[in-house]
Formats: sequence, structure tokens, C-alpha cells
Amino acid sequence: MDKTTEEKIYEAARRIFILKGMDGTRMQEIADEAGMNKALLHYYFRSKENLFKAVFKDTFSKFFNKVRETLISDGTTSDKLTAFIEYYVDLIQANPYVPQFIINEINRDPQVMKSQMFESGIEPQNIIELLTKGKGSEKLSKMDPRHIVVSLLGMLIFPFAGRPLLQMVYFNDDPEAYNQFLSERKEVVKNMILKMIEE
Amino acid sequence: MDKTTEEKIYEAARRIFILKGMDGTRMQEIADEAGMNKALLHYYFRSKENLFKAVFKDTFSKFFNKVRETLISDGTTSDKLTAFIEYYVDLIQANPYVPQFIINEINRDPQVMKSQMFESGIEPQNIIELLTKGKGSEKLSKMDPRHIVVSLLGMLIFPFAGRPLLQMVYFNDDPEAYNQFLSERKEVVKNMILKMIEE
DNA sequence: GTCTATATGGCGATAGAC
DNA sequence: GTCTATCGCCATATAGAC
Repeated sequence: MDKTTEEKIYEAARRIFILKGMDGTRMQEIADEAGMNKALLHYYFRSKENLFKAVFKDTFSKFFNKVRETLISDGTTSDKLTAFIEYYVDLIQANPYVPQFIINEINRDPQVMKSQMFESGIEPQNIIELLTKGKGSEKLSKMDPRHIVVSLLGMLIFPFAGRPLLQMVYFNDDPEAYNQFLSERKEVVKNMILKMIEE
Repeated sequence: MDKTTEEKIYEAARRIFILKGMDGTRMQEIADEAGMNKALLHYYFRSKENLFKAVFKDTFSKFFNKVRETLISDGTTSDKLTAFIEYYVDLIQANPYVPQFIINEINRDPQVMKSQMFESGIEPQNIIELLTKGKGSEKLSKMDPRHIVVSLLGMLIFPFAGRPLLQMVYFNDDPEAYNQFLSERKEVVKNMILKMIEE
């Protein structure tokens, strides 16, 4: 436990913001989670909005860049997609509330994402070229690669975002049964997506 | 415009709550949207939570029952799924923020969903049987039907929930291009899901 | 039923002691 | 750097005139 006070605040804020969002989070709750006084949060980050933006920007770029990196890697279409599924399911499993957090906050205030992408120097147009060309690999399939990526992301994220509902309706609210379902998800989605891109 | 005051309040509340959620909504904003004084909201609904629950329960059961109805209909697997996609895309297109609203609020307070399902007399266990058996139709496919339904819902909902991000990254922030993408979605998902369940 | 005015509590933020 | 105490504001909710 040799973390600095600033790190403790940041990590507590990250946990609470990701769970409850900007609107649902109270500075007092972050202070409690960090085990210190509310005034210290303002001493280190000046405002709730500042603290939130620090959390959002880190969280967003981490998740976003992983999609990017995997899709520009070398290899066949199948290799790229299976590698992506492998990595991304693990990432979501370790951070199950992050995708929904990102989606919510972007809908609440799209400007935060846009300034973040600007600061990172990301060129939107490049993303499409990366998807269609790839470094020396064949095309992603005859389908519009954007439909493939959107379908894939939806299939991977929805079981986590919709967990309380799905667990209740399809698994009689049994958490263990739902964990089992989630652990099958990687192979199931791999098979589905490979069938989808077959000619 | 012969709506009652209560109806005007309810419809204004529905618009705002669905856009901004329980935490992000102010009673003043609902009053402005309804074109009347804030005190009237409390006169008719007593509290913000009451008003919210009225909106949530209606919205939830409408969307939920549509999944249910379509999946218990007669017909082959393909018929069921294509009918479902047809209907659900239109439903989301007319209410693009509703799925995300439902998911968010259920995560925020799962109890609201549970009491709602209890009041509606929905038996969770029945849902699974409906999926696997269906009224006189063959089985949904050799795959676990829950994986199919979860994938399908993810593929349909994600393009709407993630719109600001996806439109920015893959469509250079061009709304018209994204609308075009959404209008292709119905056929694309039909083709994908039918390939997925092929033997 | 509908309004204005106000009570009440909570939250973000700051002042100031240590 | 860290705490206690408090300010100022805003949000829900209510009181009371019309």
C-alpha cells in the first residue's frame, strides 16, 4: 500500500464513476471509497468534472486502442477476428462495466470523446482503410467490414451490459449459471463470426 | 391537443427520462417540456421516483413482451428470427434510446425490474421453454438458443446505443451516412443470423 | 387544478486550522 | 497535505393563494 494519495483518489473515482456514471456519482462516495476526506479530492483534482475527465479519457483510449491495434495486425481475416475475440472477451471480463460506461458517457456528452480523439491524433478516416486493407492481409470478407465489426462488438458487449436482465430471464437469476454462459461466449462467438464471413 | 394534464406530464417525462435517465433528469426540465409548472408534476405523481417508475414500467414491458411474443409464434426457426428482426429494428428505429435506457436503469436498480416482472406474472423458467420448444415448430437450431438470442439482441441494439462513437469513427461523423448504414442493418443481420444457425 | 413562493436537504466547492 | 466547518447553490418537495 505505497500508493500516493492522488493514485488512491483516482482509482477510487474510477471504480465509482464506471459503476454509476458521472450523474450517479457523489464526491462523498469517492472519498469514502478512497478512505479519506472529501476536501482532498478537490485539492488534487479541483473539480468533479476534472476528475471525471481524467478517468474517462484513460478508460476510453485503453478500450478504443485495443480494437484498433487488433484490427491492423497482420494475418488472415479469421486470425484477426479470433485474436480480437480472444483478447476482447478477457478485457471485458476484467472490466465488465467499462463498455456500458463509455457508451453512456459518450451519449451524455459527445464532446468529451471528440476532444479526446482530437488530442490523441486519431484520424477517423484511417480506421475504415485499416479495416478494409490491413497490412498485407486479404480483405476482411465481401461484407462491409463495418457491419462485421458492429455485429461483433454488439455480440461481445451485450451479455455484460444486459446481465441483470438476461440472468433473470434466461437463467432464473442464478449467477453461477450466467458465469458459465459467459465462459462459453468466447467459443460461441468465434464460431458464429466465422460462419458469418464464410463465402 | 385535447390531452389531459396528466398525459402531458407523462409524455414529457417519458421523453426526458429515456434520453437522460433517472439521475440525469431534472423535474424542472420535465415541467418545461410539458409547458407547465413544476408543482403540477408533484400534484399528479407525488414524487420523481413515482413518475419515473410509471415511465419505466410501461417502457420495459412493451419492449420485453415483444421479444416474448415473437419467439412464441408459430413457424420455422428462420421465420421466427426474420420476423423478429423485421419487427424489432422498426421498433428500435422508432425508439432509438429505449434499449439503452432499459439496460441502464436495470443496472442502476435491478429491483425495479424484478418487481415489474413479478407484477406482470412472468415466469422466467417459461421463457427458456418457449425458446427451445415453440408452438409446434422445430427446435431453434442445435445451438443453445440463449446464445442466439443474446447475439441477435446485441447485433440489433449496439448500432443504436453506440451511435455517437460508431458514427464518428467509421462514418466521419456524417449522420446521413450512418442512417444509410442503419437502414442496411435489417437485411445484413438477417443474412448473418441465418448463416449462424445453418447446420 | 394551477400557479408563486418557500421550506428542506444534499451536493460541489472553498476557507482556514493544524 | 489533510482535516473540520461552512458557504452557496440547486433539486425535490410542499404550502398556500387564486
